Amino acid sequence: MKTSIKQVLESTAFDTDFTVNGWVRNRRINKNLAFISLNDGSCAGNLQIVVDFDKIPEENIKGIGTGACLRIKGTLVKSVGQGQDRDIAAKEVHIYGLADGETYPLQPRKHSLEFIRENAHLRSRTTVFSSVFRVRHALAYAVHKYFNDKGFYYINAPIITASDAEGAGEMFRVTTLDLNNPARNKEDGSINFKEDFFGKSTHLTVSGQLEGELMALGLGNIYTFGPTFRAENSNTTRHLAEFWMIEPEMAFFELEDNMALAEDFMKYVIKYAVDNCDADLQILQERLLEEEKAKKEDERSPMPLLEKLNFVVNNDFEKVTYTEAIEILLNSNHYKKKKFKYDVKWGIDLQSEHERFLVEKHFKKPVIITNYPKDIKAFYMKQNDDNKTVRAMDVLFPGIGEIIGGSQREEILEKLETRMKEMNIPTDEMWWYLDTRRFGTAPHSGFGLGFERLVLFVSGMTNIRDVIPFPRSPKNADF
RNA sequence: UCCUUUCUAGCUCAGCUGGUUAGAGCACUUGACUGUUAAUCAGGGGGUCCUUGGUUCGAGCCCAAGGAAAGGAGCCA
Repeated sequence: MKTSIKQVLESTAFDTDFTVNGWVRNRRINKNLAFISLNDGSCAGNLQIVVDFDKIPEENIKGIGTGACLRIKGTLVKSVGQGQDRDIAAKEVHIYGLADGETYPLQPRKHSLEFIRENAHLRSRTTVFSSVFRVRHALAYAVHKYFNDKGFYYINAPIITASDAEGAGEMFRVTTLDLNNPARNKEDGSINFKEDFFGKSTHLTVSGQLEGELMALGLGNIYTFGPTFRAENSNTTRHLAEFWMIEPEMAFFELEDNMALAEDFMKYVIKYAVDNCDADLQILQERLLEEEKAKKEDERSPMPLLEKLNFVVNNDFEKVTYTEAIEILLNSNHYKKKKFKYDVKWGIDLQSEHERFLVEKHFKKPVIITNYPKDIKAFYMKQNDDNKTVRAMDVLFPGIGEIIGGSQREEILEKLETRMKEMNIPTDEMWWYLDTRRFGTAPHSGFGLGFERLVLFVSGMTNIRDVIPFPRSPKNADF
């Protein structure tokens, strides 16, 4: 087994020999000595290798620059220099591969995020992105651990679906038909999907929720954690065409239980990252501070990254109904001074500026808004007795906006069917979904969390394309 | 998709009112240097000025169309 640089940096076994592998982050060559900062991705820190030319000829490290991959055998010693407590005094340097400095894009200096994004295949070699991806891993692990420990079952919803009735957004078509010469219906010349692979029109999933409901109404508590796809032409720092969504679904859960779970869950996974990714979060906190220096003072975050994360973990989320939220907006000085671009009145869908005001200016903490007007929400949400609102909840986070959307589901067959007809959703195609209400229906609730938005919040990154290894967005499917 | 801004060396950027051979720092390369920390110092190589078309004696700079990127908005997770 190899020894990781993380193990060497944590070891107390001085004067013993180690063999480490890694990529050169930087190197400084003097007449008699060379210093190599080596990183293998096991942790944020670099290990300094000291090459003494009395012991290893200078020719042996010829051509080693940023990006080269090495295997080093050497002795762990206390560092004589200032910047670190330990070095490896090299006994043997093996070069796996050089990286030609004329053409290797990365340098031992600060690169713009934009530049690194355009070289996404090399992002894992950089300080900031390797930290982001270690944090991403920790969060994914925490998600599974949380649900497992609570007795939830992990369910894989299908990625290819025939259901196009969910209405969650534009979809990517899946087909094996020849695009240049597709099978057509004789009558009207339209595409004949009976000839397609599945014998019907299919798409990539936009949500695993409906399948999750089927599973929950039998298994009790389940969650999905998988890729979802939206063919929306969204060019923002918060949207991806391919993203990972976590969707728990619980039988015998009312909206209040759903809210409590969402809050507890968010606090748990954020705390897990804080407890397990300190070095990486320190790096990301520094990065964010650096980025915010360029901003105007009133646009900067009120607290540093780690303080913000601890604040979320240690404070209760604010809970208001949609109706109360509208009142708060209407009574705000911001509204009276006509600073909102979009008008506020009961019935509107809250705009980003409204959500930001509530979260960042008014409450200054995460907010859960409930009981939205039924006309701006999906067909499956449970209708309240007032006949105007549904048992929906959105969790809003500072800097991110909506991070979770969820609801109690309508479990009464007649009410659900009526609502589907009102919203032009074909009830016959959705017979399998309606069967859950037809046979042994039960109250149930669930929510969806965009995993990248969670990583965005915890890492303090500002563009969602920087928290997924290989981002898919309009005009971009490289790498 | 809409609005605003941007596109010059591998990277970050400068480039005057349209005028000779387009510059700097870093990176790379050669050399110097007794432990460096984005090492330092000295020399050298490196350009499809996003693309296409136009105006002009002359375009990196002006005009038009297109492309891409960033930020904001919409849609949402």
